[in-house]
Amino acid sequence: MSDSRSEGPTRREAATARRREQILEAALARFVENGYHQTGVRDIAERAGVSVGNVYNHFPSKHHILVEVAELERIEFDRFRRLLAPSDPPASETLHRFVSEYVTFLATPENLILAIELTSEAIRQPDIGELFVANREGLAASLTSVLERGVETGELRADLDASGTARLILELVEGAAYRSLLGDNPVQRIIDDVSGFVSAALRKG
Amino acid sequence: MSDSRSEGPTRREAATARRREQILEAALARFVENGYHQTGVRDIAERAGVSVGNVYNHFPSKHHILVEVAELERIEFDRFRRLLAPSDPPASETLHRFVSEYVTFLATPENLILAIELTSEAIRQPDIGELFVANREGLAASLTSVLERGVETGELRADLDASGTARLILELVEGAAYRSLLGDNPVQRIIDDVSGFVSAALRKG
DNA sequence: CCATATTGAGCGAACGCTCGTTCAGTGTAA
DNA sequence: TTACACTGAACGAGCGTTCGCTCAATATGG
Repeated sequence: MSDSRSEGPTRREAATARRREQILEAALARFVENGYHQTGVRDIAERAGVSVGNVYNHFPSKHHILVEVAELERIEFDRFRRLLAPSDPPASETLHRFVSEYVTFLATPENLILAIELTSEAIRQPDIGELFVANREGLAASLTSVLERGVETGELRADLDASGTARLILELVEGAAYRSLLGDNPVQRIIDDVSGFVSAALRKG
Repeated sequence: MSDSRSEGPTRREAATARRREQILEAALARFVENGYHQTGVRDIAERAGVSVGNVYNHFPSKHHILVEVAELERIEFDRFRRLLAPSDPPASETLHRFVSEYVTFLATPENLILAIELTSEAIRQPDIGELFVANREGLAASLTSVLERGVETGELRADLDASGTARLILELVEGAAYRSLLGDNPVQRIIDDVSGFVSAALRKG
């Protein structure tokens, strides 16, 4: 009764949207648990508490589910972009905080495993690849402006290639996080290693 | 007639070994082309010019084929370990040569794709994971001694954590190479970026 | 040195399953 | 009454693996 007129979603539409999200979350969980190719649509349906057929009422194909899962990652990435947004503290401090947060994020197995799963799918599925690259580029762009700011204030090496360096830092963090998963190194050590390496590479000298 | 006595492999054994290698090479090619899970045993057999059944005369399972493919990678890695073996030139020069060669190797799509495929399988298949870690550790160890040598001769920062730094360098190279695949950046630029970043991080100051 | 027995590489149909996807039918909110 | 979320059986294709079989290369006994 309340909001059926004009805008607001009806009870039914709300329920539908909730179902969709349930399925998406179930898919995410299964992809992390068993990998994309090892996960069947039946697994997703079961985990979501829904029939196989109904999955196809909400998504046109298994592939599209993966695409939407990949889009979920972008939302996570926006958090890190906000962390890198223009602000007062010196660049090196912002940088350290970012490295710390990003490593911590990727050191959580489910986040890292999803990233690797997407990395691997991105090679052969163009739309996943594009999403993946776009995400990375956005993050790299934010990081680049932090570095540029650091160069301007004279805090960092003047001859720094901000854009290239930003990408290298991302790769450093991601690689280090992967190592922490397979070799289960403590997260704090990874953070310190990476931070130390990065600040050594960026300092004036 | 020649060597049937005592040791040497008979004609038959030689042919068998050759077939085995054919199948292995076919599998490698298919895994790179289409990915491990998207490749069927029939695809491997077809590419090798052999029947499905015969594949199972040479390998107990598809999984074991992957394991042997992963072992092939170690042979490649040995090449880089030799490059890092104790020698005369200054550490920074050895380092630069290594970075250059390793990036070039990984910038070849088939090498990188195989590495990613294995990375992704290593998460859920323990034996692949162990092989993978062992390979990386070996390379990291060789790189570590180069760095240690550089510290001893006073060429590199004295407070360097050689072991941790070695691993970071490897991750940097691998990450950068992956970026070159998805964004097709020129190899030489990647080499220069990485080399510059690394030498900045390691130099005294 | 020949005749014969043994081996195991090689084949491809077939097995039991799981896959992604479809669809006729049902119940319920609008 | 209409629209549609929802179900689950069914489909055809493909999966990894096994099977009974053939046949050339090898080992063995005379």
